[in-house]
Amino acid sequence: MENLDTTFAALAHATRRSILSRLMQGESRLSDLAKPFNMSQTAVSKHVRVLSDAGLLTIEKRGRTRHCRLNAEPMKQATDWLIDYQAFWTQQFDNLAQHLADERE
Amino acid sequence: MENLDTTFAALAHATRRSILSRLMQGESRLSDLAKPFNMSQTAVSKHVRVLSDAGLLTIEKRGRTRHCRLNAEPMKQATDWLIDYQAFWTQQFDNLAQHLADERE
DNA sequence: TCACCACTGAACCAGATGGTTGACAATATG
DNA sequence: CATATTGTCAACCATCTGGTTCAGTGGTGA
Repeated sequence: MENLDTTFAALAHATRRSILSRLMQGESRLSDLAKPFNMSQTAVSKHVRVLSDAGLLTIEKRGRTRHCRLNAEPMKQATDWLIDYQAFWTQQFDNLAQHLADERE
Repeated sequence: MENLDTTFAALAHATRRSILSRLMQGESRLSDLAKPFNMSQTAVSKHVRVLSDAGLLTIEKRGRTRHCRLNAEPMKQATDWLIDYQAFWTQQFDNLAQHLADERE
């Protein structure tokens, strides 16, 4: 789908974020991806499906294995959306700085 | 809560993102927030609750009205997480550039 | 005081989510 | 061929989500 809803929803789960950061180090087979997690491979497969639907990774069928590769592009759109708020999360520091500056006078 | 799960989950809904961008223009009463949306005020109230639980806005009770104020700070953590992938979403352009460079030779 | 306004809470509902198990399909490998 | 590996699919389950309606609470203003 690759809209903001599905991107953010895909990122809203520690297991899936963990899968993505794993894929930063290079592509991985689905079975290898599943190993670190204390859940069935079917469950991991479902998470991978969610990430795939969100366009955050691509799956390549190779023999009997599936190879997953990171596709971070949708994250850019999510980041772009968030960046608009940058002024607001720095604001409180600015306010604090202003407050301290005022106090010194 | 203010962890990444709840932050991303809160952002994974167009109505809630819309509420947040509305609050960029300044604080707003809950009833005013609800007006643009084609749903009951109770529904909007629930969305505001989700945002409040995620720490993305604060609610101040003032007489019989509730006034919502943006608190973008949790977004910073979300952005920080996403920024790590910046190299990967530019990568495809780099690859393309490399491909074009290779072709010219 | 009385009526309205702003909002909350509870109950309900349909559908999504995150997990399980078990059966199956397809691809190696001995 | 026989068997193990890799993964999907279907069914099931509990819980969460996003919406509704209705009743109630408490503040405002005529």
